[in-house]
Amino acid sequence: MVASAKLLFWQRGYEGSTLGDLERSTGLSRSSLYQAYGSKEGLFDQALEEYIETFVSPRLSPMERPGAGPADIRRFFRQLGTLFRGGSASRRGCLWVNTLAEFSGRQALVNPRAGEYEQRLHKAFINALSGAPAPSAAKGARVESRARLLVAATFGVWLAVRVDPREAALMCDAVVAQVKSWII
Amino acid sequence: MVASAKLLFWQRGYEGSTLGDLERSTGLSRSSLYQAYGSKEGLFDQALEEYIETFVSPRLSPMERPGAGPADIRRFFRQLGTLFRGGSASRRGCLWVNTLAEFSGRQALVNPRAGEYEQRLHKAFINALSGAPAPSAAKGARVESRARLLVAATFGVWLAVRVDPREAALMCDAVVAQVKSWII
DNA sequence: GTTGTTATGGACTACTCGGTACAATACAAG
DNA sequence: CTTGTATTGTACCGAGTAGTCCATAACAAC
Repeated sequence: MVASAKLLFWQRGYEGSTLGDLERSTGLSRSSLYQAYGSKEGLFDQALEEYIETFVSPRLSPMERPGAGPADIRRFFRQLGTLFRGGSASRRGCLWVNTLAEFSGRQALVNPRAGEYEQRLHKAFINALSGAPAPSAAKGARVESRARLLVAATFGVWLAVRVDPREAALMCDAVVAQVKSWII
Repeated sequence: MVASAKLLFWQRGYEGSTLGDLERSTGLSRSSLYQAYGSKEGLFDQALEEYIETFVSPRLSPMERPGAGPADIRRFFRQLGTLFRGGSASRRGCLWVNTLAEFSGRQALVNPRAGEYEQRLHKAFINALSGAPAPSAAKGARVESRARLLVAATFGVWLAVRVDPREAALMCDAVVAQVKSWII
């Protein structure tokens, strides 16, 4: 049920998904939806949570492991690249990034969770970057800087894929090349 | 008139700006707006055009000049950084990027112009990157790759600024540092 | 079968949206 | 002042929105 709603929110956005659509997509009637989730926003929260659990976390966790290294970052972006190249499903982008873009200007809903994604990405990249040669104290600033560049690139890639998936895939390649050049 | 509408679209988005808001912000009545611009979409087009002319082009043109170099890229991102650090106006982000995010999933309106921004950025970065040491033919691929990374970073930075301007400013610093490292 | 409880469908409310129609206005020309 | 022509304010329209209400339906326990 929540998975179908997730799909709908994913490709049409929050405001773009009407209750009629949600009824149709989930198969539940309006009263059932309100009985189960309280509001459209409540359903969206559940859908976003499910999305993070099933789509985001599996891709991020390799970089969040204790022994992670730059190879995991390269794998992350290579994975995104192949995702973008295969199928038109990638035009939906990333539900979390889409949500960020849809609501960041306005109030509530995601604002508490808005910065969460940014922070999680940042920490993951830092973890995977410092695992590489030796996390020297002086190089800490450089790691932070590179992590921020990667966060920006991730955001940008997820935005670009909704405009032109092929170009976004090339962007992923570019990130991979850059990360590779950091190692040597 | 169109400038006030631009401001409104900029901070509230297209769907978030109602005709009532537009009347209030421009001072014109509904009939006058429809007399002058034909539709809400027509007004938006004009506003976006004005935005590109007054906000985007001045920042991009140094990198689009024939003699442009990586220093212009650093200046570009340093300029964004200081913009993000000063004032809360930066929370609006970039009207063009916002528009991209708002409509990329759906039909019409910007789809013809959607990829335009991406291409313009890409070309500008390529121009400024190849001007640096010597545009060797073999290094052309590397220039393309780096330009794509910069496009992704630009998108990401403009998205991030709407969530957390301070963090976005640090991202700009990170891009500047990376570009600087390419020179040496 | 008869209850008590929960889930469900569908009509309905109150509201907002972009867009239009039209009458009143402002204003120029003579 | 009297026309003819734009321009404007306002009331209105139809469509679409999230959310509510209530009578029915399904189903459990006994």
